[in-house]
Amino acid sequence: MERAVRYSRKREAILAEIQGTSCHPSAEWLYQRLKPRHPDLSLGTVYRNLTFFQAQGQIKSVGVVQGQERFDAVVTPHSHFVCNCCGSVLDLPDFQPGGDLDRTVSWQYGLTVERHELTFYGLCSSCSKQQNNKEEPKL
Amino acid sequence: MERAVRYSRKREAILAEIQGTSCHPSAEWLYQRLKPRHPDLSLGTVYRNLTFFQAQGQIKSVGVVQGQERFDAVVTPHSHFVCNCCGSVLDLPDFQPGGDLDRTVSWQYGLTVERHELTFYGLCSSCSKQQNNKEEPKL
DNA sequence: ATGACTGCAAAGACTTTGCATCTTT
DNA sequence: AAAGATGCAAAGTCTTTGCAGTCAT
Repeated sequence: MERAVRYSRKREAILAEIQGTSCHPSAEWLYQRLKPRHPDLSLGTVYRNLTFFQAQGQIKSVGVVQGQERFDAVVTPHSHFVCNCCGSVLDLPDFQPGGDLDRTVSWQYGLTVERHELTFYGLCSSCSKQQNNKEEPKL
Repeated sequence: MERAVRYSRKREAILAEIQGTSCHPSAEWLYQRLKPRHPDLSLGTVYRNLTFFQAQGQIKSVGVVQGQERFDAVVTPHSHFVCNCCGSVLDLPDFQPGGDLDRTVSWQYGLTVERHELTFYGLCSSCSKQQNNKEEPKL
């Protein structure tokens, strides 16, 4: 039997928060952001709903940046840029490798390719400017 | 003053182990693999040397797969495939996106791009065959 | 002898989970 | 009332780190 899904005010708020930002938030970021308006929110609930939204295909993971998993409500294919210094994640909508790349790789290597991720790493413009300052970028 | 680097039997063994496998090992994998021949090896030493090798440019991180960071001794640009089921990581030497992609992105977005990663996700051939069995792939 | 490297264990950071309670239907 | 969703806190996993002892130079 299929498990029923019920409405929840917090679930709705969490999803809205992800969809309303372009910062590719982490669980902790969402928790801090929602806490003021949902004082009894728990971090566990954020994690549980992130897992839920992924299973539903409403969000996807962008990967782990500086120890924290980051999420994206834009589920259409696009590339990302990750700043090695401040950890910010940006969308790069124009840099999808062309064509049926997944299919080609599947065929050539005998794999079942479902998707791919193209991610650029470096310094964002803000960190580039301050580069001669204190902080060394994490490798 | 530049910090001196000294020889260490264990460091040598750890690097050799990474270079001698194509499995893109994790710290734990290396530890388990080296333990028999280095019974007093400590996991902390593995982690410290992985950080050291990265700083030296002798290895690079392939990213976090199923909660564990994975490393690669092949530091020339190439793509990877990650199995969502068993977590294995494969090299795909033939699928580097063409040309000066990093430079183009740098220029177009005003970022300092250092490198990029192209990673495919799906099921490896082994897991594809057993797909109708017990285990569901982790999303 | 100096200082780099290590083992060990504790601590840290992030995430998951068990259980009682609250909510939705 | 039934069962999903949550809060809370404990536990789990992976990684980092402090310190005393060891080893390379």
